[in-house]
Amino acid sequence: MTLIGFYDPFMYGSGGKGVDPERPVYVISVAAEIVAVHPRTLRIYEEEGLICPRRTSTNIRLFSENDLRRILWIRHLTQDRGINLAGVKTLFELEERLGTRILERLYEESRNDETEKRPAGRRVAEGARR
Amino acid sequence: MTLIGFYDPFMYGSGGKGVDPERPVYVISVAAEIVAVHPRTLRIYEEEGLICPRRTSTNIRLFSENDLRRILWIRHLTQDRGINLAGVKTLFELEERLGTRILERLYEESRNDETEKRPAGRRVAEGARR
DNA sequence: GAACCCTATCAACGTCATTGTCAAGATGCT
DNA sequence: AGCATCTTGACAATGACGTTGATAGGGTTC
Repeated sequence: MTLIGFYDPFMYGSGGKGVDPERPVYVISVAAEIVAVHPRTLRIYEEEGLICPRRTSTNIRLFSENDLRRILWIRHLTQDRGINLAGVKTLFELEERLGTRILERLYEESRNDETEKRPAGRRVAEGARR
Repeated sequence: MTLIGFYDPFMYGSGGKGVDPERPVYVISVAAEIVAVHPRTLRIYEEEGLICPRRTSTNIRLFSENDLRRILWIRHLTQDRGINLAGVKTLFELEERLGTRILERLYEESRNDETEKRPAGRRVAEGARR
């Protein structure tokens, strides 16, 4: 289930230690499994312009660690905060315009709210699990 | 249809010229008509914590000019940008936290996009008009 | 007393988010 | 070659969301 060849051993230890978080590594099935989301969902995120995974010369998506991080942000904003994709996109744009790490501030807030009161009363679709 | 008494003549010209934008003036039916929204919608906005109109001693909502301005912001973000109420709430919170006029920047952007490309692909409910 | 406000509830209607499938074709690995 | 996975595109099911609308019972304003 892995298309093992995509796991490039040279990725590790080539720079002495660290792994380049921008390096495109994960095929969509792997990425989807890591972030616990359906591959279809990741394709939608890309259609909406929320993520932009690189492609191989043969047009296959490859996700980097930063891509995964971004996906997890999307999941947090949509699932935990009930924000829809248009709102997420706006927040991303805003963060880029301002050059500030807005999102982290939001995350800290929601971490501090351990009293677990609903963020905006209503929630976004978290059904559709079958 | 007006509950005319709520229109306080003393509001005008009491300070020499300007009208206090914070002064609670409009009853919900009037406010709703001004911003072209159903009263039910305004009550929902209040339930969601997006607006906070003052109340008379007898518990009747009174909206100020600033309240109306805020409502128009909500309408812009939801109708033109497709952001849901949770997203709007987050943006408001963020603006308050940062002390910056984020929203105006967004509005300028959308004004500059005269090419009329859809903000996030999909749109929020703009149906339900009957 | 007529017209409006309050809260609360129920509902219709269309859109949104997510998951899922199916098709037909290209790619990667063994 | 053959199998698994990828690609795009379409279609659908499910539940939640946004908005408008109606109704009921009770208070407020004039």
